Amino acid sequence: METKFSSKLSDVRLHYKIWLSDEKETGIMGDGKWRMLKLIEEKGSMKAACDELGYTYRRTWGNLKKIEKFFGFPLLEKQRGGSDGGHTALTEEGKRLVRAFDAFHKTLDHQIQDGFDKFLLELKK
Amino acid sequence: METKFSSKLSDVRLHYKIWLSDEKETGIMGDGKWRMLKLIEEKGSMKAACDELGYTYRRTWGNLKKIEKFFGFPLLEKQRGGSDGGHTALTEEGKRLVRAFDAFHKTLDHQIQDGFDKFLLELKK
DNA sequence: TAACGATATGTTAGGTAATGCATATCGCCA
DNA sequence: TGGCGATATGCATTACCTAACATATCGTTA
Repeated sequence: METKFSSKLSDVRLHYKIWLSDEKETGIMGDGKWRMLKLIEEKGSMKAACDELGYTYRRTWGNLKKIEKFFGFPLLEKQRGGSDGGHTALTEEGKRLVRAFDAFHKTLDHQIQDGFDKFLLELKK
Repeated sequence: METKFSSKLSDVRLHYKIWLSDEKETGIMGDGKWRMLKLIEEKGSMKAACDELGYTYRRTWGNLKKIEKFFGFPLLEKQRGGSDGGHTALTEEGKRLVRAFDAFHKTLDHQIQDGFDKFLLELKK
């Protein structure tokens, strides 16, 4: 059936974000840092990852420091100097965190898409 | 099993947000406006709803105007003057939108909680 | 018709976050 | 041993979002 919503909903998009906080509601890690960690793992370089995501190095550096401060142990193994100037890799814990977030997102992506489809259908009927 | 994460995760909380945008990624409506519309429906007053949620009237007024601008038809029926100073109700479309969001959230709340539980388990094992 | 309370809307100040700039350090390699 | 490229970090500036302030308008009721 046609409703007033019908014509408007064709290019409406859904977005979502999940993030972890501590008990004081201070953000620890969300989608942005998750993507950043993933890309650092892939590229082996913080700078390369920043360039690709369009974040400034300065900002990213501060953000990642916050996560490590919360957890109290390093998620990154950073190396300065060398022929390539330096590189950054994930520690075992860093990789574990990224993988857990990956799995979470993978499931959620489907569920949210389903929910969104139903939402649109509901408005159109 | 114990991992480095175990002790840190006891008071980690998960938050999430969903929102709609147009094709230019301009936000249309998210959880904040959804809650506001719900409360306006319940209270019959924009001011009362703002007071309860702790938002300023000014901000809310601007936000709701944006949604209506996008959809191109009113979600609110506003009345100025009268013994009570005025009141605000939802149109049929407003109610429909709120109900669809309600249903979406209800399903999602459970799914996200499930996903989060698995996420924590994954980090601890 | 004066008062009241809610809606309507412009304007401005203030606080937080992102950006940009600057500089220091590090360790391989030519 | 000097240069290069990436990590490390302080600091000033900007940009944006929100709060706060200030009125104006409206229609019923006393």
